[in-house]
Amino acid sequence: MRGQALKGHLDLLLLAVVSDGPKHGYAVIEELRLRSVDTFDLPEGTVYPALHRLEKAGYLSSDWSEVQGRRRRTYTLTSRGASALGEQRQSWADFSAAVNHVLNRSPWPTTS
Amino acid sequence: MRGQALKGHLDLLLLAVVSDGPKHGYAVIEELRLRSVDTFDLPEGTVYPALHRLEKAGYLSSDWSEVQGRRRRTYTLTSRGASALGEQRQSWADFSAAVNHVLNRSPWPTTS
DNA sequence: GCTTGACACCTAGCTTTTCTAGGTGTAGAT
DNA sequence: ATCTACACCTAGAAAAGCTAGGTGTCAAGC
Repeated sequence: MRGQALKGHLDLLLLAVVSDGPKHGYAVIEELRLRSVDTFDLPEGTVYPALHRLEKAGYLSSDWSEVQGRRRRTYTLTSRGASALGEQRQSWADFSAAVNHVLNRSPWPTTS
Repeated sequence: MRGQALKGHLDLLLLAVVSDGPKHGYAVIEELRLRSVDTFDLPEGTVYPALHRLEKAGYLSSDWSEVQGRRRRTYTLTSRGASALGEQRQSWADFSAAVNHVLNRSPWPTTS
């Protein structure tokens, strides 16, 4: 049971999921679990505050609605959020490439 | 530049570098910078405490020596460290695959 | 002689992120 | 009635990494 090492990359994941269409928090958690094949099964206490943080940062906006007696807060990616997502995708690509270089002992860019 | 998102993956990087042969702290920092092509240019305040932590955890052992008037603490991977490295390599593989699945909208393992 | 920069180590405390551990409430099934 | 899934929330703990200092050696340049 392990999945608590997403440190620093949570924002990227959340923005990516919401970028495919507005979603409410609970749905974001489900989608993340589905797409990662259970690797990312995040507690609500992780996701809700993170969504609040992203909204505060201007990357997401939210609207309340009521569906079958349950209130939902649905998040939508803003344009600022879209550009942040682009940057963070690039950061992830750079970061993961660098880790792989370290693990594979090759300090050169993979030209392949 | 920027590359401060190695959160949670620092141990893996340090163990990997030391696994190629005993190294002292300063050399670890240099090696990491070289292999990552400057992506990981870590401050001493990050690396030294992390090495201490890894030694305390039994993953590294250290010996003091003196080279040209300068004292060095040289770290060696222990057998426990070697197995931890193996596990963390696997964790990294799983983690990065999961992130890529989320980013690429495919919840299935990349068979290609 | 003095200063600067690379080498080589260290720690205290700040900040941020993530998780734990609770809480509220609705709807539907047993 | 109770349980599970749905759907939201927050306070506080824990941990990681960074900032910003500190000590000391050696070699080069002024």
